[in-house]
Amino acid sequence: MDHRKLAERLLPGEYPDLSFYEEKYPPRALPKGAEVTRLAPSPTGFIHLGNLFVAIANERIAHQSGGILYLRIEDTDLKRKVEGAVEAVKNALRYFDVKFDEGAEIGGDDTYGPWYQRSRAEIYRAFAKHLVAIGRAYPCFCTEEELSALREKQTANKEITGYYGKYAKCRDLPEEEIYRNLDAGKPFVIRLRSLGDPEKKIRFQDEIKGEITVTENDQDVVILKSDGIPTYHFAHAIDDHFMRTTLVLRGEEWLASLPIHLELFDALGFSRPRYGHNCSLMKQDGETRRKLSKRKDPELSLEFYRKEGYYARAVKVYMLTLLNSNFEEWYLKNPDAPPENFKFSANKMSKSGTLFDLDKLNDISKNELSKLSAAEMFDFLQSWAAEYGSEEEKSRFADREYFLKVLDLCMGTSGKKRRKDFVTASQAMRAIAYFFKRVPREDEPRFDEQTRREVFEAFLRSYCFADDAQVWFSKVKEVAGSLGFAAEMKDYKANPDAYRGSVSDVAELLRIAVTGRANTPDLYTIMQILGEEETRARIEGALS
RNA sequence: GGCCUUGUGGUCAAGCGGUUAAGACGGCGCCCUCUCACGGCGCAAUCCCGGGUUCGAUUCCCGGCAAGGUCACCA
Repeated sequence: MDHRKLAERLLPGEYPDLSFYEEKYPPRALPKGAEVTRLAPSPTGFIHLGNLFVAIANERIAHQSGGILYLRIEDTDLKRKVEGAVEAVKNALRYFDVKFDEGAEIGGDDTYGPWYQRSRAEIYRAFAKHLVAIGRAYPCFCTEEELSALREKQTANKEITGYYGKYAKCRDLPEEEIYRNLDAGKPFVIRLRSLGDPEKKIRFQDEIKGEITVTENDQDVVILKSDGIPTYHFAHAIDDHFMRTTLVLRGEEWLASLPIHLELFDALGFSRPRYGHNCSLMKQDGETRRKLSKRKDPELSLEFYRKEGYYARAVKVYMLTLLNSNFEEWYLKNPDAPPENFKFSANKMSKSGTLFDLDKLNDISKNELSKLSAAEMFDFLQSWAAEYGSEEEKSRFADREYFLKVLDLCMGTSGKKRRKDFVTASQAMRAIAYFFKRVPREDEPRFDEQTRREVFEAFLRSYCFADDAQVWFSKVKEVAGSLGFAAEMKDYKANPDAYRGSVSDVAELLRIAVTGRANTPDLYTIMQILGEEETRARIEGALS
């Protein structure tokens, strides 16, 4: 069999000598230890938390080592292509602080491009041709029907499915038959001629999982599809070699095809990159858990977090705590340090699937937001509202001074103790709504109409806007005392039956009248912010 | 089913031959307190199972079991 002749027939035309590519994409001039990592999504435009999870790990490893993170688009399957997807992915990741140095639509150094696999057809074909020419690849004329029939037969016989060994029908087709098929214009794919033995185990050092055992590949996998476009596996080997990736950090779902990739790198004569396979983010699904999926979990799309108004840094911090087991402890000790200062390491990444925990994210969000100044919070809320807020919410930002007073109170920015009332932008906007409009009562008063009337009238009689907090509160106590409520909590606790209630009950009635809720920050300050007129109006309104 | 990976409280997890088995989230209780939030204190709750090895196994070995991943001209 003349392999060179076959190669020429299969992939006719002049292709550059292979050394041309080695020179065109030389090893990167980077300091020792610098890692080149990448993100290689297919352009569906849909990106969820699981993608962000790996993205952050890749970003940290590249940038903390003084290396490069690039974005490659795996658009070899046109069925998956969605318009505007690359922009969407880029924007979503940028919001969460994942910045690329090079890649599709990034505008960095283009030496190692093009970044869309469809634009790299020539390179793949040159190497496919080479593999055919050296006898490591061959054309396969099997139809989809034949292949699925084969699969069914194998399944029925409880054999391993696939195109391998004795089942690789086209592997050793007589030369005349190959050319007869070609002459007849039969469509074909190009398959790798695997030399692997599935009985042989390979020990492999995974950057995350440590030492793992894999079986040699013996599948004659398709490397070039009938339309001349490479499969993922083939494109991966060529791209990660020529883009000079040092560490392929990807989801665990790729572990099963690692043997294929290993054989491909070897067949092509490329040195292998290091690999790290990280566990996927799981979701509780009834009794069991499963990895996050695009189809089933739209609520875990990144868009969901932006809509809710999660603070980007909080999401990042949460991802980091899941990603590196010692991050949380470090962050607890260095609460004010930028998370980027943490020394991230691949081997500290979790080996088992992690359940996503919204409670934990919410807790981190509270803490992160409580670190902001009132002005920073204002900016954050405003930019969120601009995109996702209602008209009424957007209008609240007109009076900046007023808004800042509200935030100052609700965040405790001028007090000794910080409050942690805010979790997300949308929740914060709801929580402060009563400062901007009269809201429907959320909590029901626990005393009857008559009692409330007495309390409100007594309060209104003595209320004076100019009072300071202490005087204000002593007046509330007086109101309480005069109506049979205990003015001092201690008295009430000592003898609850002697009173109708306590000052706290009186305060609660006033609080509900003014804000619609039983729980708010300091009532005195709320009244000061609302102003005398509005305060009186609300209490009077509660009487009718 | 084959192959691979992983099994420490409800969740994320530290520990990897001898520990009262850290810590965080959540839950519960108490304190602080005009309510809430903050803060402080405390409680409940964990080493998948069975065999070895060992004076001693959560930790090492073997075997189960369970969960997850994967078996395409998708990535």
